[in-house]
Amino acid sequence: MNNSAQKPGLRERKRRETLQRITDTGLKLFLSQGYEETTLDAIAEASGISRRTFFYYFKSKEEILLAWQSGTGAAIAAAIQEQTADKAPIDAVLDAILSLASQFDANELVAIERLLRSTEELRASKHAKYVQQEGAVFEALCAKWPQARRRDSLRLIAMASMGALRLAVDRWVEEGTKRPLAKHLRETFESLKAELGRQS
Amino acid sequence: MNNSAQKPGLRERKRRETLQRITDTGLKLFLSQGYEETTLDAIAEASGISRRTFFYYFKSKEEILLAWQSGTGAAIAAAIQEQTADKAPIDAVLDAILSLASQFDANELVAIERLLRSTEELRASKHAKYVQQEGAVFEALCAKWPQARRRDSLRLIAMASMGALRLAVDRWVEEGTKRPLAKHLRETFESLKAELGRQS
DNA sequence: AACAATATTGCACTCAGTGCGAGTTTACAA
DNA sequence: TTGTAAACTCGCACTGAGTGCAATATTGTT
Repeated sequence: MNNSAQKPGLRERKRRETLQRITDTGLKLFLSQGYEETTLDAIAEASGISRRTFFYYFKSKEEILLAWQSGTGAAIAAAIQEQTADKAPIDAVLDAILSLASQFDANELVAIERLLRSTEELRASKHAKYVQQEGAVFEALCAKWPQARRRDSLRLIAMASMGALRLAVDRWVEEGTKRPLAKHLRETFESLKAELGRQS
Repeated sequence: MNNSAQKPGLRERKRRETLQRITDTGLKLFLSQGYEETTLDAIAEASGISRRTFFYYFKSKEEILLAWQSGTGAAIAAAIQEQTADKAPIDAVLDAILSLASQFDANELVAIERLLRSTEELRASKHAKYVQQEGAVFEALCAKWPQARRRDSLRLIAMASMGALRLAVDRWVEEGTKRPLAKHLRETFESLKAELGRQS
């Protein structure tokens, strides 16, 4: 019954607002007090909802942070689809990532990235996220190059690409985000391509 | 009285025994009841220790499982050091892994591997472990080939190797461990090398 | 207005993990 | 042998994440 075409819907609007309010205040509190030091009670209260309601929107505390980059895997996959098919897969991935990179707020991203390094639990979640994205990239590549003689090739490219992405973000954050992320991405992918085209 | 050369030590022996008893009974309970369904109280009681003492040996529940492959990162690094320097880095990593693979009990390994897939938390920890191992491999490679013109090359090899390891283990487990892990490792590394030597 | 679906909340509960402190066992040396 | 420091064990009380349940409120539909 509900046409997903056009319907702002009061309910849906409220939902998005609440969702946004939780992630906003959650991030703010994490940044000011630290992740583990911030309780769900504090987040719920600051968000104007009950503790119980929080779990209606998120299924865990760490999801607040992961939500910021929630659609990333699918977004990269979609961006890959939009790339022209004449370029090499590895370039398609890079260009797809670059096309998304501009949409993110750098300060926000680096803040989240730093939080994700603050505890073992969050670090682990971050890496799991990369693996999930690797899977999404791999499928997107398979969809775009279905005739690829060896899917292993695309699997490798997906792995290496996500590795490069991880490396680029790491360096970007460690360097204090002086140079733009896009620069790091280009550099890292450049040397990746150089190594890929070399005989070991 | 005690020779300073070798000291079994009653204390140290007890410690190892207790450690082993906890991991053994923990694994057994996880396998029979599931990871989340097994409480620390149950593990402690079955291990003949108090709940509080458990936390003297492990700092979290998941550490019981991670302990089984605790030294893996360092072990791979050490095995890389022992490889002859005439082979390519990627082959050194493969051979290092192969030299270790035989030391593990296949049934035990696959059981643990399956448990590590059973919950999101454990999956994340597993991936974090791979990243940690990647770092260890990278450092080992840097130590063995210090003159490498580009460290990026070794970084890539470390990333790709661990990716191949992950892939090989995945397929091995998914195939129901019919063929030996070494076979999968060789195959996966083989196609990895083939792709590395190809112009994208 | 009636009715269904979705959203909000409180309460009580389980369980992982920590801080503290007291008691026990082992190592080691006077 | 005895004393003692260090390592180990344990109980207790506590915090905080996450869940099940069931009651109430809000929104969408007819």
